[in-house]
Amino acid sequence: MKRKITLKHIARELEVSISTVSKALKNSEEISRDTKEKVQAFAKLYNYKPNNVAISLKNKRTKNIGVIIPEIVHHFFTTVFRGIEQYANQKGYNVIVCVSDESFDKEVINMELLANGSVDGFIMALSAETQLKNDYNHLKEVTEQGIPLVLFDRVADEVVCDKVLINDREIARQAVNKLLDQGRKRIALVTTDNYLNVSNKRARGYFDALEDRNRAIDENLIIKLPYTYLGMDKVPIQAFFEKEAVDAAFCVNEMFAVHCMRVAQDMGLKIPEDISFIGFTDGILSQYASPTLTTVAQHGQQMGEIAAKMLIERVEQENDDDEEEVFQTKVIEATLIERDSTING
Amino acid sequence: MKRKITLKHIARELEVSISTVSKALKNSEEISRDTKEKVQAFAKLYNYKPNNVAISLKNKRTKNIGVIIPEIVHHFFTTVFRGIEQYANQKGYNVIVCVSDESFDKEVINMELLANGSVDGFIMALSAETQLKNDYNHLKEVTEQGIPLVLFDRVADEVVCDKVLINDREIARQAVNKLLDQGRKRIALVTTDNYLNVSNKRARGYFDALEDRNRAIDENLIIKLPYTYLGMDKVPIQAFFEKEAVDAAFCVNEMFAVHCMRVAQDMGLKIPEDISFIGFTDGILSQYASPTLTTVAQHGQQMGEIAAKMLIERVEQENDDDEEEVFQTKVIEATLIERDSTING
DNA sequence: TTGTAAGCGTTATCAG
DNA sequence: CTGATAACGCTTACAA
Repeated sequence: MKRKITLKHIARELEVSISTVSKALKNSEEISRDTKEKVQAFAKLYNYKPNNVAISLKNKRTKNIGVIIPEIVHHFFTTVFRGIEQYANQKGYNVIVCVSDESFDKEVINMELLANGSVDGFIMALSAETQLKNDYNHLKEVTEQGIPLVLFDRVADEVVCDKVLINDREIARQAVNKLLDQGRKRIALVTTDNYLNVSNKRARGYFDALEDRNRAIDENLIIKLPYTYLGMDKVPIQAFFEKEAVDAAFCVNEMFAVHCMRVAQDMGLKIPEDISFIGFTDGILSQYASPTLTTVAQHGQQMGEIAAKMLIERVEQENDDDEEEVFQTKVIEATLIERDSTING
Repeated sequence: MKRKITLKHIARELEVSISTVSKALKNSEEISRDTKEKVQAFAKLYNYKPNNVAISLKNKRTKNIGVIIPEIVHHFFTTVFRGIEQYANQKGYNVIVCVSDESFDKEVINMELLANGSVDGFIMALSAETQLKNDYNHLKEVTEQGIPLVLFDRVADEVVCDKVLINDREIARQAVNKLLDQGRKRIALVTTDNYLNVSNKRARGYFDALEDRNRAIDENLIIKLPYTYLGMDKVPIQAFFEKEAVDAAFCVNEMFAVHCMRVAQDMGLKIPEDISFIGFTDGILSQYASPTLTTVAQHGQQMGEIAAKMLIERVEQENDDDEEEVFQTKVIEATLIERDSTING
């Protein structure tokens, strides 16, 4: 087992000083060709690589970025993660991921852990519980320490930092308008139980679209499903569809949409003729569902890239301390992908 | 902006030595009650937290584990990651994730980067390209340096380290046997283009099952699809189903299975009456497909937990250097989850 | 009870 | 051209 070699070992072996070795490896002009060659040869032979931890300590830069997300077995978040990871890697950064599991406490703990020098900055989407509690002190503490933070998707106005979003409300409005254009009269809103920030925005877009046409909002057309999708009971949805004579449904995520499509099919309804569906999150489900689902693509990867770019720029800009910082909020345009669950045109 | 505070600051402020502060914060018996209280109060007030990097350097332990996986937007891998992350977190470790993107080079680069002191050990699944090249020098270098490594799912016999697997071959055999029990005569094997290690094992299980009954293996019943699922052409599959009069299909992943089911349905075949399907990977697709897909659950989360446990135990065991190490391979029993794409019973 | 000093591995400054 | 020294932040013998 050839243990990791350090500058000290090389210096001892070659009978030169540590600083000479350090400089020689950096090809410094100060060092003679002879010594440099000798040192470099030795270093290569023993596969010397500088210790990242020591360098981090010296530079007060870890080249790590911390990503805290509510859930990892989740198409949208992994997609964003992919964007972050790719961009960060290419810039020489590594990514430490923590999963908050939608829990406020875990979010706080993870954040504090990483804030103690392990990362140069954070990219995160707030947990549901955090949004519910409306408590952002852990974020404030971090930013006050001068650690850059970028929030994406699940953000909070109360937190002063860079943000990356999609135009949830506007795209929802467009989606619902599309349904209205096609002559749908009884458009259901299928949303989550306790309003998440994003579901909320999507719901607003739904209202906007109705208002655009001076349509009254019918509370009976709104159904709230538990956020935990699995083993969802079909009965209440079926009852809802029947009672309200629903002819289209706008769903705040793809699970809900696919599940509802199934219910509709079981009822003997034809999609999209009798009832149309639009979902959110362009994941595999949307692509493989039958019929394929018309859905809103959130461009997660792009979102991740932008978040990483914003963060790394912050991290690398010499933080001239008291200079007043200006934070940005970037809005990415979502795209409606039309498939077979709506009438094309 | 209240910058991060260090022992030195506290010491200066309280006019004691750094070591006194250090000890006081650790509640050392050596220090007087008075001093301890004073120091602890001050530390709490200014929210002192020891710098992880400095501690890592001192202890030669980072409390980070490196996870390298081929792909992150992937149900199985995220599931494993979840297990790793949960176990690791609970043991006070953080997880650095790198995505190899199925590329040998990226795998090597990422590994070398992290091996320079950033992590205490690795958990990984080999990239497709690595398995194809059969080049495992990067892994060997790491283990030779005494850095623990645990491989999961996509492993290689050539690498000497701990491993976590599922019984791919055996469960595949069972699955195919199930189809045979139901009287299926023309069972297709739907597999990947260039054999991945795991696809290979699953294919062997398929062969085993046929041999169990002294059935000849019909090469015409094997179809290889490109590993990149999207936009897959339906025509060749349809032609295959027709020409070979397939009455059941064993697919090495859920995408293939769902896609093939769609093709069969478009052909007017009834599932499971006319043709049955079994897939691998129990993801959302399997659950939401219609009909729901009978599939092999790989218990990714459990796999991740076990991998993390094995790794952390290695990391924490005092590595009495030359003591011969014995490596383990844990095999997790996969489970066949019966749904509507096969006949129940 | 408190403080000094060495060390973890590296880099940068300055002296020789 | 080379080397000693200090520093990054912390811990821990060992001295005082």
